[in-house]
Amino acid sequence: MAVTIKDIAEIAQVSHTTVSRALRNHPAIAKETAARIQKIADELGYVPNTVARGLKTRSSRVLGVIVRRIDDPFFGEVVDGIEEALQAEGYSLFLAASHRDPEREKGIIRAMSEHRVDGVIICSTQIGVEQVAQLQKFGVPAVLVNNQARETLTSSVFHDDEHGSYEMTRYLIGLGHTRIGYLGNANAGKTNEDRLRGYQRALAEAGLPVEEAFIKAGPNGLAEGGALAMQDCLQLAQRPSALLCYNDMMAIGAIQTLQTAGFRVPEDCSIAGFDNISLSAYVTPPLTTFHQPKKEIGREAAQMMLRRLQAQEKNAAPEIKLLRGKLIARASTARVSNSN
Amino acid sequence: MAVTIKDIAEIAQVSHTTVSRALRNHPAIAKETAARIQKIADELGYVPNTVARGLKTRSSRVLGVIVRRIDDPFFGEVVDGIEEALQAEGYSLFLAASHRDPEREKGIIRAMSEHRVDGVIICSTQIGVEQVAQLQKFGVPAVLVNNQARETLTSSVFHDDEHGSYEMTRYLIGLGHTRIGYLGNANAGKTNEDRLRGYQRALAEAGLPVEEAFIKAGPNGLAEGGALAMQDCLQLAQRPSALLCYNDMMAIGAIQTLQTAGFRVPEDCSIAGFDNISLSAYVTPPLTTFHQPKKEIGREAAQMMLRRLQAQEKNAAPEIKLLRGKLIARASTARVSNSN
DNA sequence: TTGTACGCGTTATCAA
DNA sequence: TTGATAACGCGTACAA
Repeated sequence: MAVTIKDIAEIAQVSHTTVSRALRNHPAIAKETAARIQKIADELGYVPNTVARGLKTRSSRVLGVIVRRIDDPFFGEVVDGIEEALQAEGYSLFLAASHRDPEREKGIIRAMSEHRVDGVIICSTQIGVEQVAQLQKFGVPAVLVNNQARETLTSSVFHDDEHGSYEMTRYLIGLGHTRIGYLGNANAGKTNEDRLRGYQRALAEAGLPVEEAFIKAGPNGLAEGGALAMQDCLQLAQRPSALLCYNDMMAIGAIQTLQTAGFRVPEDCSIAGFDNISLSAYVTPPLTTFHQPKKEIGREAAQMMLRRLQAQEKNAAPEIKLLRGKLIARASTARVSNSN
Repeated sequence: MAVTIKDIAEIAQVSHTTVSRALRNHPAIAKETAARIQKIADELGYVPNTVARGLKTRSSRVLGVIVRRIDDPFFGEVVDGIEEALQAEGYSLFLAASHRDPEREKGIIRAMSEHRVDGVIICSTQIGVEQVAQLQKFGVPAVLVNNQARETLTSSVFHDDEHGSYEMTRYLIGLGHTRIGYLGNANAGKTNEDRLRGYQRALAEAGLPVEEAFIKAGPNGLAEGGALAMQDCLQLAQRPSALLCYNDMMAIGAIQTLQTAGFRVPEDCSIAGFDNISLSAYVTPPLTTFHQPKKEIGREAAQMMLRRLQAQEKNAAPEIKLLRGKLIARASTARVSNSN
């Protein structure tokens, strides 16, 4: 049976109230009393019961984090950043995977509410809106990361996707490409739109036409989705000489499809990814991509949540933070060749 | 303020005891009373407080999971399996990353003890032994996954690494290779030893000599470690025609080094990885590797823990489970060629 | 079938 | 500077 402050109180011949105070450095406790109690606590191997404390203080010092999958190459790093920031502040982390299943999401929100988490960080869900409402009804603050919904009614952290694809498109233009395509993800919402917009803006600014035929979309953001979109692309009579992909996995799928069809990357077609997942440096050819500062995004989300918890005013205006990444040039893109 | 069973009791004109029972389908409650109370609870949006419940029942229905890094390609999948099994049983999951820092590990163990988790699953640490002792002192059961320590004093789940590398080596022998090397990881303990042993056993059984010169080791299990070990290998006058690597990341590093040095994989040298991390299918050439059933390992660890929690006898003998994976043949290995 | 009274381990209020 | 007492929300032995 675990040691409690009452056990310590008995040995120290004081009240358990005094023990409670001594262990938390309450100012109104004599130094020597505190030291004596502290010593006894150490000897007994006392470990405070945060469950009981939470019941009284109405704060658990636990934050919930919801992701789609735990082994997601993107959000894995984000969660790493979250965890780092929370651990530094003495918070613990409940992690749960929704697997894009609304029922499961509900169950998770429910479980987290029952455990009285102090807040929830939701990483990229479509249906975040509804869940956030559920949480708000219960007074649990939420912070969203790269949320797909169009409206933004809660504190959120986003990567500046439009800026990213704008920069990437300019880079490809700088390499002499004029026929540049975009391989999107039909299953993503806001993110895909933002990336498409940045691409279009860069083309327009450079005086290049936005060819509708060069804008394709795969059914998902996996290698498979990239492969399908690429197959679509190969049907074109006049093909683009460079392609900007929704993300790295799609770029990898696109490259495989190209190579299988007998094309060389980047000689016959330049391919650019997005996100800079760690895998992207190890494929052949290594992927040119746009680095999202994933750990930083996670840290920022965690800190935003902690700030919210500090602020007493419950209904502060939602805070929105936009972070920018940087372009990483590798070998999957090259200057346009004559044959192109 | 959250709704409590007392609020419900007042409205339903019963005692909070009755509410408590009604909400948990206690047999000794009249059906209609239960239904009435349930309805009120729903209308009020009652969410039980598991913190208070845990204080009374001395069980939190929360399990702790410790990994080195959250975005680890291997343990990410293991945790996915753990989470799936726990979610199904209504358990929640505390996740923390140790980053191989003993101080941090201590802090994590401490935090988990304070939160009164029902058990802890530790994924691959060197110093697990000490932490397990700390937990046991506190009566918190632990389950280890692919633990690196040699002694096994707690319930553990392992992948049968010796079997894996034995199978892989036999596969290479079957392709006609006779000069087969092993690129190990000097930083791993038991796992590296087991894989080395399987390799040696397969060679011995086939009547092939175990050349000490063909056994190299990198300083870590990353691409960098594989690259360094490979550089070492390239110095040899007589080189192996096939290499078994400690894991996939080292194999990738080895391949890059070979390719940079002007060798072709698999024509000039076959390379085999281990683990089958998702990345391994996307590199060029796609990696022949040994698949560890990562999700299954996670599920098994979770279920083992749940069984332990069910069993009332605290000091049951530690349970040990060995899971086997399967060989995945891809394009990084080939039949030995004449020039070799 | 339902209710009373108490305890889980901690913090907070008030009084000494 | 310290202590007695109540409270947090829930579960349960015992009584009715």
